[in-house]
Amino acid sequence: MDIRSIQKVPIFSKLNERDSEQLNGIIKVKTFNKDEIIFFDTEPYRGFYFVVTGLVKIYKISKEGREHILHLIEPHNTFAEVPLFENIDDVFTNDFRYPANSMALEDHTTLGFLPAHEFTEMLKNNSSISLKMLSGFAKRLRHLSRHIEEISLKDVTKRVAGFILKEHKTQNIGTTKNINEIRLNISKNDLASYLGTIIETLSRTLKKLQNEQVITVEGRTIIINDPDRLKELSE
Amino acid sequence: MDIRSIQKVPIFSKLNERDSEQLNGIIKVKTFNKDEIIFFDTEPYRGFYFVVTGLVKIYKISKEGREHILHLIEPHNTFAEVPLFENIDDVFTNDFRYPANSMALEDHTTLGFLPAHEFTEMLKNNSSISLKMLSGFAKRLRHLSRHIEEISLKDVTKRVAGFILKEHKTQNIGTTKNINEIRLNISKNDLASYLGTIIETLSRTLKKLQNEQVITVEGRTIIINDPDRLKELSE
DNA sequence: CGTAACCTTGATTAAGATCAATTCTCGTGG
DNA sequence: CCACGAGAATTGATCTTAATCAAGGTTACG
Repeated sequence: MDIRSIQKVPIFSKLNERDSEQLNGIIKVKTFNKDEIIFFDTEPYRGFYFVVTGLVKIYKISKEGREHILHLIEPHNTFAEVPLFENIDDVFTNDFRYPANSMALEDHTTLGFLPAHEFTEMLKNNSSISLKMLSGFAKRLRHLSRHIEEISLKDVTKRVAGFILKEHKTQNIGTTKNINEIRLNISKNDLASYLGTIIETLSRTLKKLQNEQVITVEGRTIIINDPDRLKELSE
Repeated sequence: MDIRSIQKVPIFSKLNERDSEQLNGIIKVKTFNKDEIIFFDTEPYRGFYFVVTGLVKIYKISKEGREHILHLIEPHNTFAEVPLFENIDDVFTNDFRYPANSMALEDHTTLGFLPAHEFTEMLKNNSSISLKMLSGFAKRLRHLSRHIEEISLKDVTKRVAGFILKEHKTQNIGTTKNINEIRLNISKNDLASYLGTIIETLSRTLKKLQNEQVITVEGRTIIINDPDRLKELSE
């Protein structure tokens, strides 16, 4: 794997030449097409991943078959590292499983895979990695707390409005001119699942916002007509 | 503070004499009565806490005033450490806030408080602490994922059944004989808020389970009459 | 024994899920 | 270039769950 792809992963940034090379020796590259499963939550834990290109969803499924997306993982981010640390002594003795299911959402999704035991060995000599992982975990904890707040305290309209605003913010990072539109990189179905609802309800909610002239929906593009009102609606 | 209270906190266990003493010098003891606020989510971040005795809730409140409890923190556990690591370089420059609200649920709730900057200094010379914190964060991430799964994919009956079973399991750790009852250490109101519902709905749900002879509710004691059925109901 | 906090119960409402039927969109092959 | 078909999205009608509103009952504790 190109060493620059590794260095773009926050927890591996600023590693010295030697460590980067060692890491590169551990990493296995895996490629998935759209809708291919990366792991199930029933599988024994083998190691964690980072996204090089493409998009990955982490999700749970209820007995009745309803899906809820916990995370969408974009390039340079890791996933499934949590079990590594849950009970650091017996990851290997106990039959640890993956905490959720994982699926590629785009064709040619390329991942780096780090086997648990090799990586754990490397950690021992690299306390800088664990500090960066702490930072990564902290961000994720914050994200999950917000997520709970959203789905437990806000109705679907607020969640949709909030999502559009958040997405607008992140998509405009680095750009100077403020384009008032966002582009969804996931299907409406996946978006609904991420927002803790179903596609019909999402569709109706977008329609309602459109009727109120707050946004305009054109396929996977959403134009924000009235940012202030959208902010009000998201609370 | 009694040094043994410190050593019972997982992230501080197995520290040597010198480090424990140093830590003890940093810790400020604070005591709260029932319903007293420990911090609001609007407050600038100053540091984190651990519970010595008592009980603490971490919660969010919606604009409409509805509350949702994210965590209940029991003795020996830490809370509000997350912001320490979110952006490790600028905890102090940026105006970081506490991630949620926090309130004592019992009289004489005693907490240890660790100011952010003193603790961060100490971390630099103690990589063993950061590994233990990683483990603590991992557990909490797992907990929050489950929580999301619960409230987004399960109805109230399943959540209540699941809660009773989980509580029964944890309350029976260490005991040999298997007592078929649990004792709530929080009000029904708080339990409802923790389960993502309201007290009326919780009351009805417990009544329903009682009518079906699955449990018997006597104030804050719940007797499990039919564990198998309860498990079925929780899925 | 009085009162406040806590809890239960009932009636009603509202949000969103479910079920069902179209319609739209876009890639593929003729 | 068009027609077809499959998957994605929309729309409508109905149903279910749980929230809300309101009133009354229980418990604990000074």
